[in-house]
Amino acid sequence: MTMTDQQKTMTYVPSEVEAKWREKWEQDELYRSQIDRSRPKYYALTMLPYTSGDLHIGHWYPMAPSDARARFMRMQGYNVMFPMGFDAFGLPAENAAIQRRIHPKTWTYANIKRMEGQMKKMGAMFDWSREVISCDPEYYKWTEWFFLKFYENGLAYKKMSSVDFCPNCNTTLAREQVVGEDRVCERCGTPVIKKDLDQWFFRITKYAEELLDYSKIDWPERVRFMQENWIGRSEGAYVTFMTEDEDPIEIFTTRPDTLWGATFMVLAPEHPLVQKVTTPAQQNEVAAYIEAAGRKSEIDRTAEGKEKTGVWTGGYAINPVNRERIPIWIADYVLLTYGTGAIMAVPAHDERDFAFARKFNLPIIPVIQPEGTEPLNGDTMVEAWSGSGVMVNSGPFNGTPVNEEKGSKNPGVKAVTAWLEENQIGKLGINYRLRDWLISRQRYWGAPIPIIYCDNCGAVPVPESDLPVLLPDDVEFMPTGESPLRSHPGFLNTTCPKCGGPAKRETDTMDTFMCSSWYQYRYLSPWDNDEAFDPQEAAYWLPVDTYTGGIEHATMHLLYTRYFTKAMRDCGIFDDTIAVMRQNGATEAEIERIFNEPMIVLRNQGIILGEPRDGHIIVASGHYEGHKFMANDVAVIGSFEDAPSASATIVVGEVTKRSENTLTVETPEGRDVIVETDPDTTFEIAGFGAGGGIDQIKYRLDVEKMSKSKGNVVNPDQIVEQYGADTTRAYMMFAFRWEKGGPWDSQGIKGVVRWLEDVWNIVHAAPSAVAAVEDTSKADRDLRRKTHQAIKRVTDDMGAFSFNTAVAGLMEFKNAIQRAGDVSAEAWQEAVETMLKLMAPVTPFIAEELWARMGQPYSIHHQQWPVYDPAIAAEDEIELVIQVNGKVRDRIVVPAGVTQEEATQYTLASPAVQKYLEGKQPRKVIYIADRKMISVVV
RNA sequence: GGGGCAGUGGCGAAAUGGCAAACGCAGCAGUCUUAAAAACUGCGGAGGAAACUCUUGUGGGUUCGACUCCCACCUGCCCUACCA
Repeated sequence: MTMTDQQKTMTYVPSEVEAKWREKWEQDELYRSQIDRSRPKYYALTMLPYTSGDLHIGHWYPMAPSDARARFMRMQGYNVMFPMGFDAFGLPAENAAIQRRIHPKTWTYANIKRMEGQMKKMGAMFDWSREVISCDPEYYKWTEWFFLKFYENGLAYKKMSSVDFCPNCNTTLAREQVVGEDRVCERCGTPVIKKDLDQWFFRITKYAEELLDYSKIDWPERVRFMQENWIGRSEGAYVTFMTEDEDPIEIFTTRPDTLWGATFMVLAPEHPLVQKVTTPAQQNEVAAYIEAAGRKSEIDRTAEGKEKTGVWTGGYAINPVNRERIPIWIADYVLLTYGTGAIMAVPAHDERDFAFARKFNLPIIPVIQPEGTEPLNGDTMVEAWSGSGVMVNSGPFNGTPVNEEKGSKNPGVKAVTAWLEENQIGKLGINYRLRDWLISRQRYWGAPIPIIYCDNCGAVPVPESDLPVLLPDDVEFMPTGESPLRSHPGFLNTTCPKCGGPAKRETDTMDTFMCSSWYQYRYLSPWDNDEAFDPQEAAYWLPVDTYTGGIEHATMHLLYTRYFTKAMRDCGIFDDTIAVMRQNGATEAEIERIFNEPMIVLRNQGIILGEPRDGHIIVASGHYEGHKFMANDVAVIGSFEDAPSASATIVVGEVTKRSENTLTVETPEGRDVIVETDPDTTFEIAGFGAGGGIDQIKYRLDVEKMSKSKGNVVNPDQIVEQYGADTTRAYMMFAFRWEKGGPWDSQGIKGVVRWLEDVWNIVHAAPSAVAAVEDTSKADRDLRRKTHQAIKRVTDDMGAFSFNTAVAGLMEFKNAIQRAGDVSAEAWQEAVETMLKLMAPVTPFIAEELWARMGQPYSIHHQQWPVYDPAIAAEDEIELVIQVNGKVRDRIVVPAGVTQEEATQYTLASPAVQKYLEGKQPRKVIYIADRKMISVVV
């Protein structure tokens, strides 16, 4: 071996180490996960990515730490399954097809290939034999099959309704895919419009109550709150009012205790009874209002600032509790989609009704009297009273107290509801804000809805044996954005499975959230063409033990997948799995765990934001043409101190934006100037000489989400090339609180680089570092103590998803080994071996390499996780912190395990304590052994 | 309007009611070098010559002791919103 070769092996070259082990692990199928009933299983899952093309560092952020934790569980003795796949249907593929004339399939599979390559570099223990791709016919066959099962069980239905439509994506959207105050499309940001369309829905509302039960899962409170908020349960009563023509109008109210104060009713303009109650005299006005309301977009409505509008129908209803005759109005503040689309209006106790009543001069009758104030007066009130009090003007209920609680916890609500039921006027009722899940999409690139329309038989499901309904490849993408399925005769025309007559296929495809609602089950047996998943695999692996991913899907994917699992249960889809579990002797509790909730533990990571930086400060000379400045010369300077003063021919400022030939410059006074350059403009940029151009000018970056258009995307390929995958993984875990995320810092990664270099050097330096002195027992004990303290710390932190402190613990342990002094070979060996094992989940490549270099048997990833021994970790002397009146006044070193009496003696002997005692006797001494702390109270 | 989360050095952060700032980044000083980078060593919240004092968004409270628990407020972020 030449000197240079030897030097080379002594230097840490991540790319060499990583390529070598990546290949070997793949060859040895190190990460194949197979059923092994002798070991406890662990199903770790992280959200599958959409096939957007390039992985950015944001994809690594959930995956790499999740992988480290999966590896950690594996070393702890679990049989771990950690699969990966692709959410491959969706609009961007179709848009690419339209814009670039590439088939969505070509685009998608090319992206998958690139992303697989990137993911393999990460060193994750993904079991690629279980990979799923949702646009594979082998996959979407089963997506279609689930639709059929749900249809058979009454969980899928078609309904004409007013739905949200994105004019840019050319498709309908589920309600949760419409976001923000201005109601824009979740994907593209275009304001949605309303369309009346015949669409397919999944009956998620059937599960509203069950979805509110989180008792069997350990999910972040934040997700729970968001879902609860979204489901929007409210308890109250349904009450039936009669029109003068004896037509019932059912209303929902959370305040039945205010029924006696109902002075009018309001129907949504689209309410079916509006025509009937409208009198001929009011006909024109009502028709005009309905027409105007229908024309108004959601944005217009909000833009009007909640100013109440409405018209009287001319009709009356009878208040069932007091036989009062009250007018019926229509107004768009009552929504057809919530409750029953009709309300009783109690202006005295509801803000909205109050505003409406004042505007249209309707009577206001108080029926709740707040305690300790003047009696409310409907004519002089300035706002509705929604607080507590005592019922008045309420017939038999006068004097009943009303508090601020909701539903049956409120004595007034409870009493009136019971009375309504007794008298058959109304009934206890629960209303949800949750709507059924709209799954129809007017797009090509999605799983077809397996329904055939026949003139004789109506909507007929495609027989299971005919699945999958395949997407035709030979399609033409219109620039209009209309789905090509509508004009594809081969796809469209078919025969009715029932009567054999000519029939047409459904051309809508399914929401891609449908594909991702059940992918965790397909991972169980993606090779299985006879069933959605293999019951043998399911019986062993289910449920998902930990799920990691972003919180942005709280009310979408994470709600849908919970619904899906419950619906699957009720369709009997887990029956075979349950039978297998029974055969294998599973307990009923274990069996129940698999089908009520898909994922037991959920943890969300934060978002990695772009790295901020200042823009170049430049001096441009030239001349103004209008508001633009035409530059002859642009010079980058160090700071404003070196700048000449601005004039008609000179602009000074920081560059905030850059385009092909213009710079936006912010002057020290905060004014923006557009500086235009041309090919003759000269640039003076330090380090670029005469070759500099506008591309070398740096513009300011604020802390923002990474996006291509902002130019602040961190490419993991570059980071890996520069530092290696291990360093990148460790940095992702170390730099932020995982659940919080934060702006990328390209400097900070150096700390991880130094750490791994130190580790590398420790292993290679081992022989010479060992004992030159006779007695190493003290140093040995110290090092062994540190070793076991590190085991505890890293184990606890990895278990708790506290990745940053786990890595900090590893770094601290490395520092301890470096400072260990003269120790025995045994103690050194134990420390270094332990360190590598503890590092293996975080930095799998370097750990494997150094493990091999230490002469240990392949593979470190098959090793048992080190076991913590509290006896070895215990200190033998401690530094006792002494407080006097809660302030630290002294620290003394005492033997570990001193009694309170001894500690008190040492403490009172301390000169510092003497000083603060001022000769007085302590009133009280508190000794906390665990905390190495003693507190003297004077 | 309703609900939730967060606020700690220049920066990322750490701290079962018990030594605030572990572990890092940046910085400063030194060693090495012709020099720089790298590496190594040391310093490292603020004030003060020092003893010491002050410091976890602000103000109160509970406690021997509060970043941590309770109340009010300020700021930022997220969800939701004529939801009856």
